[in-house]
Order: sequence, then structure tokens, then C-alpha cells
Amino acid sequence: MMHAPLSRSFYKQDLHVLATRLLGCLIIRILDDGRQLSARIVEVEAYAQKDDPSAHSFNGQTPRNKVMFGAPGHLYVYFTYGMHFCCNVVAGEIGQGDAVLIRAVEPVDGIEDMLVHRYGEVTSDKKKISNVTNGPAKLCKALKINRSENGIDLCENKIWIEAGDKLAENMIGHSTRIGINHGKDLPWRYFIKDNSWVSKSGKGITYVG
DNA sequence: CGTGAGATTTCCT
DNA sequence: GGAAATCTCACGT
Repeated sequence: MMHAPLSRSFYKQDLHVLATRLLGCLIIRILDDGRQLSARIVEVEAYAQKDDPSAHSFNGQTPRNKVMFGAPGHLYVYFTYGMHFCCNVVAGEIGQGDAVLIRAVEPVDGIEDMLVHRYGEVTSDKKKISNVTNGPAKLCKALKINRSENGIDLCENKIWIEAGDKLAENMIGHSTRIGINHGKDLPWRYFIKDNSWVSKSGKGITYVG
């Protein structure tokens, strides 16, 4: 089985450089039974410890956000709204507290498993298929990422990220972030333009460029 | 298609 | 005690 994870140094890059370079990359997930799922990252958001009041790390380290302050290249999974998990890639240096939220992915391999995780069964319903991974909590459910995946090292072999096709600069869109109440003006959401798996739930977001 | 409410638990003030 | 980096369903146009 292929295992070509991006290295630790990739994750040490500047938050925003890392966020845009994650677009187009493949996230690979090995399930407990050994089956492999893969999906292309099409939408992300950057969260910075410094000057970003919407980042979980903004007010300093707590038990919940401690993974954000650890080594880069680890997965920070948080639980929210009483029922959802979302996952982030820890960026920068140890102690920096920056992370990239993965907001949407495009299924590549194992879409039937993803459908089962999301809906309890394989379906041919077009609407359900198009909604299987186009949101941060949706993709976590599809890839079976939850509390026990918090803190996983992406440089090991349970969940990792591989380089994808290189994207031209003009294929990347920018906007303000979705679903936050502070830092609304920061254009820190990045996505692949014209990709149908990008989430469309954003209200009141502002596009740049 | 757009808007709005409810779900349901964890974390931090 | 209140807010939360969300999702789904119901209802109105």
C-alpha cells in the first residue's frame, strides 16, 4: 500500500502558505479494518493564535486546544455544537498555536464507505452523494474522524496527507471565513475555484479578487 | 431556492 | 450559564 506522507517540514511553513498548499493534496485515512479512504482537499480556513479572536487558541492553551500548541503536522480534532467533529492541521512551530481547518474534500477512493459512515448505507441519491464531504463536520463523519483521532501524527500511517496535482495560482479563491462571530473581516478561507465539492453554506461571506 | 429553528454536549468565564 | 470554526429538516416563495 502506498504511503508517501508529506514531511514534518511541510507543516512548519507559514500558516497561509500551508493553507494554500494543502489545496489539491490528498488526505488518506486507514480504517481500523485496514481499508483505505482518500479524498482531495478543496477548501480550508486558516486560524492564527495571534490577532485572530476566532481561533480556539486565541486565549491561550487549554485542555481542549492543547494539540494546536504542539508539534506541526498533527491533527487537531474538536467537538462542537453538541454533535459535530471538525479537523485541523497544526501549522508552524511548536507552541505557535496556528492551524488549518479542513472544510471540504472531494472523494477519490472509498466513497461507498464514506456514504455508509454518513448515511448508514450506500445510496445513489445524487443530493446525498454531493453532500457527503462538502463541509467540515461532514467530511469528519465520512472519514470516521472523531475524538480518538485528536492528536494523530500526520507523518505516521493512520491518517496522512500526500502531495496532489500542483494548482495554478489563479485556481485558488479567497474569501472571509464561515460560521464565526469574530475576525469576520479576515479573508482567510481558501478554496479551489469551480470545484463542486466546495461548501456553499456561507452566508454573508465576502470574496476577494 | 432561501430562511429559520432545533439538536445536544463540551468547554471556559 | 452561555456560546460554539455545523448540519438537517421544515416551511414559504
